[in-house]
Amino acid sequence: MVVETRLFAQSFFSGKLLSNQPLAKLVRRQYRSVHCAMQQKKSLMWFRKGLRLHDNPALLRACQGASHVYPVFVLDPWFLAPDPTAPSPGSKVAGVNRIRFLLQSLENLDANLRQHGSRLLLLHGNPATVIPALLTKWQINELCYEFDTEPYAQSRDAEIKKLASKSGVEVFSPVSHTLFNPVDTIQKNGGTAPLTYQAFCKVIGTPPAPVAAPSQIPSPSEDLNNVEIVAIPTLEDLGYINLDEEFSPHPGGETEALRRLDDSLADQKWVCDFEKPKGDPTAFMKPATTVLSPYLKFGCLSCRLFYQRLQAVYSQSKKYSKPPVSLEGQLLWREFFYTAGYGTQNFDRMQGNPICKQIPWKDDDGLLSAWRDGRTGHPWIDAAMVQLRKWGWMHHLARHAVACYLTRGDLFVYWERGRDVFDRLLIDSDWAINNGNWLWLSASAFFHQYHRIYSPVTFAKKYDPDGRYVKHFLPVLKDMPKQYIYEPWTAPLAVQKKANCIIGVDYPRPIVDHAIANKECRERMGQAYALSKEAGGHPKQEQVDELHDRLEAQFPVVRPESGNAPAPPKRAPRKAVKKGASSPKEEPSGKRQRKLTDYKPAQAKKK
DNA sequence: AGGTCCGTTGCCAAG
DNA sequence: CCTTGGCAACGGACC
Repeated sequence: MVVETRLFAQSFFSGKLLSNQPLAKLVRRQYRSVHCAMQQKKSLMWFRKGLRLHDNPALLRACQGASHVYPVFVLDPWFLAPDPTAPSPGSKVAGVNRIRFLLQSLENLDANLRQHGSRLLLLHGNPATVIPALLTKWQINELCYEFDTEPYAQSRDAEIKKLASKSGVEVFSPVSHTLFNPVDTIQKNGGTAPLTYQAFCKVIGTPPAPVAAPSQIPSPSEDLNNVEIVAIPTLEDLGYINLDEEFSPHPGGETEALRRLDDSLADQKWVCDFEKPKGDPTAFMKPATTVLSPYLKFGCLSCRLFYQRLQAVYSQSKKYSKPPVSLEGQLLWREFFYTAGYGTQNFDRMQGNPICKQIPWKDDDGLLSAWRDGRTGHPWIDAAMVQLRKWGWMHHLARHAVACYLTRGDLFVYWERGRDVFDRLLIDSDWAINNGNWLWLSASAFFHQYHRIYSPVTFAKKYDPDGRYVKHFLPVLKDMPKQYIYEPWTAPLAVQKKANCIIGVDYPRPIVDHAIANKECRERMGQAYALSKEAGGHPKQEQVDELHDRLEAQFPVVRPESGNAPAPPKRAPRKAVKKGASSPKEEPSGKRQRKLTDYKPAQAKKK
């Protein structure tokens, strides 16, 4: 009784609650929560990310004082259903590797729950309708789930929270996917997300320690009130058949995550010497990084545990690398992008994004699909894209190289198109980090030195002069002599014949001449930046469109008539709104310039 | 205001 | 093999 009065008094004097809610409702809610605490609550632990038992504050809370805990995951067909029109196996939004990673993670979560006498309850459907229905069916008192900052999750969770609260269900959604709460960081920084890493590091402080795993997990009731629970499907169950491609060598799950963490941290010298930019992007049998990113993305591994274990290793050593290049620095980059993503309007778009440079990119499906499908004719770029499709993973610097190539380096295609490809195919694709890095690489935000362009020829050669990486992922080039491996179009025809790889037949000619293309890209970037400056940082859409037309006239694109050239481009949608001010068919006045895409490289380079 | 320094990961030639 | 400096030259932070 004393407790009840105190709770009531608290609510009574916190004016905000009282002003919006009828008194009777308030009393009822307070009564119910006290009543339940005495009777032992029933909690629903809703898993989305955070697919783990360790350092899971939502799960811990769900177990505290509960008679029954219902661990639920909702399988959404939107994520899982095969899309036959997609360019590679998978659903509309996720490649088959990421789907597999999720299924493996769920299997492992179920197994780990079973070790505690519980189990994972799997349901089909849209969480927005499934979860509220379960609250009623199972007479749930408390709904627990991990806080998620993505816009899609934010709106979904807000809706469900509203429904839950309306029916008197307590909602507990702690921050445990990130080291820091982006809300706090933004507040500490004066209301906006820090735009430089240094500024970010100045405000964050020290992250909280992980919480303990629950000592016991009360099992769900035997009687599920006719709710249909489904078994964890296999890929075949979902309709993915005849998958004969090379698979991701990185299996999902908390157990594998913790094993990998132990593995990575066991080599103390490696951990203390780690400097991200020095890694070898062509190392694929033994990657140059931890490959813990997919486990962090799905929450099979807690970033707070990773951070704590990392500090333990550092404390054993007199000297160790520091952010931004160290392993700790990598965890902080993750936080940096989560904060920027949470604090920036339209973070995943160019238009309406206040931190994004407005650049007249091309909306060219031909160039995009050549890049996506690994037929640009630049073996390093194509091999990396094949690794992405087959494994769902590539080294950070390989991502840089292909992202630079698609956008400001060579093809000048919209970064959002490349972002979509990564988002679908990477097993670690993460909304904030993926968008943040595409903004970075396209020199749209955070990074602006657009003259620094990765060479599709020399960059990988530094690490892998023999072209082992290229030959593995592009077997068509496996017999190409190494001196031509990054530029096979320069091999004499006799050499091509001997290698069973005729350029233009068995493997494409390059779709652009890098030397010409990157010069043109820099010119385009320069004009876009100049326009931005002129317009006080925020040029109008019409001005950007106008610049687009001007640049298209300055650098007309003429397609080769035959060969492996990509399909002709579709007009950019935004051009449709424009009334025909300039015709794309018109040849520009003056002398005909050498074109970006009608490049015919020399057949032989004598050595 | 304007100058200076710096920024996770460029390229190339020279030493 | 490695490192170093020239190249060309951006925005943002800070004084």
